[in-house]
Amino acid sequence: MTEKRAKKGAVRPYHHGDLRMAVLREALAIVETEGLEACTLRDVARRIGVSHAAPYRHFPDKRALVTALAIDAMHALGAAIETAIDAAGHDLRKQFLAASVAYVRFAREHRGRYLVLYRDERDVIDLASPELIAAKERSFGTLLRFIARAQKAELFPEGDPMSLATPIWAMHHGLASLIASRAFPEADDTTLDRIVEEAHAKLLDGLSAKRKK
Amino acid sequence: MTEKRAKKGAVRPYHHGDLRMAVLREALAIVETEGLEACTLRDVARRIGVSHAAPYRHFPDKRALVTALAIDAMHALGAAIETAIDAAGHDLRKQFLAASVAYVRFAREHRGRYLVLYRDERDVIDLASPELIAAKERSFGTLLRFIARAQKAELFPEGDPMSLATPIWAMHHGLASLIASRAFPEADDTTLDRIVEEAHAKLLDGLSAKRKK
DNA sequence: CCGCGCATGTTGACATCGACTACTTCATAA
DNA sequence: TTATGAAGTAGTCGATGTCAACATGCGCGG
Repeated sequence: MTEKRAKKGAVRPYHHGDLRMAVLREALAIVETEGLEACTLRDVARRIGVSHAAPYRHFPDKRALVTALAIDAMHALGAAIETAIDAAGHDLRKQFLAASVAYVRFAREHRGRYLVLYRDERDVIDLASPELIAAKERSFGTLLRFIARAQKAELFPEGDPMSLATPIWAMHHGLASLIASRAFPEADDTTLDRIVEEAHAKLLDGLSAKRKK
Repeated sequence: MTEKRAKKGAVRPYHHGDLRMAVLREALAIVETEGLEACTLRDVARRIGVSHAAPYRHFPDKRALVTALAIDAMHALGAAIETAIDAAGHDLRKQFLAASVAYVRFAREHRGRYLVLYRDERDVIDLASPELIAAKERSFGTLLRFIARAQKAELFPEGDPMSLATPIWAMHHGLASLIASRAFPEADDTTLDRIVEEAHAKLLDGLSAKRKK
């Protein structure tokens, strides 16, 4: 009867069973609600109900935990975008817009995780982590594949995909970052979606372009 | 004989003279060389040669110091952009490109300060600081004034300036952020300038546009 | 010219954090 | 059955942000 959690007795067993996952889950919750600064190894351990040193059996140091959070966030962001694209039908323009909205919406709805993604001080996150690099490349691959399709369909011009990927990535990260920075404090979700759509149109057609439609 | 620094004796006087400026200067140096995480009140005090509590006479807490750094950084960034515009002659397109390059170059050459600018966790920086808000609005005003001129000259279409300002701001912050994140690790300064110019062209003419020139 | 008030610095303390070490518990495999 | 090592605990260390109590000396009113 050494269950992870005896229903009645609630006697915590000496071993947690899956402390690694518990730490990740709890840390994620803190990051989402109070931000990365408030996410403390000791507090995570406290909330789970283990000793303050227990997490060290699963993460060599705090950077490793933050890195794991970033990897998870990157996967989640990539998945959100792919889901949005898949749900947008066959029209490339609609797919592109859906991806735009999904990207920024992720940053809005998962502010804490998004901010972790772009924390690149070496003291805080292990930028050299192979898993993190792989996660980033995986998401970047989604963008590159879209660009290839758009070039084939003549939505985008031929040429080095990177010279398209860079402004696309920059614009969306910029938008997400501005919104996460509360640069539009008064805006509700609908307004923010409209802002994204406007910016998306400018990106596609250029600042100089006249209104369409 | 209570000079700030007697040349021979080197007996530090009890009062520093301008500790506030010294703290700001030293903190800035640390932020630029080792990043914000490494910037510790105690270390700043140590380097200046005052006690660890002395800075508290000039900054109520660490947030206030970080906020002051952000205000300074915002002014410096705004000044760099205005200087670049002024030096670019009368051609609006050239002015716009010069501002683009100057923005991103600032982020590259003052990585630490730039990252402080966009640190918007409440535990770290006082986003409500009137001076910070004023500094931001001042720089944003530069952008809005440029947009007004560009609209008058029919470089940009008429309409709500914000729907132009948002993508411009987002694109540049995104570019700067990507570069500061070392997303282009191998690139030298010339390459980075070219990346910015390409992205700038895409922003102006649209992703869909064919090559010009 | 003097003395005193108050801004400025100092010392010492406290709570908290990340990290390490030595010890304990217990699941598993020989 | 047992012993081996992974997982968890307790205690400690140095560093940090912050505060309170105390020291210093600049500059102003007399």
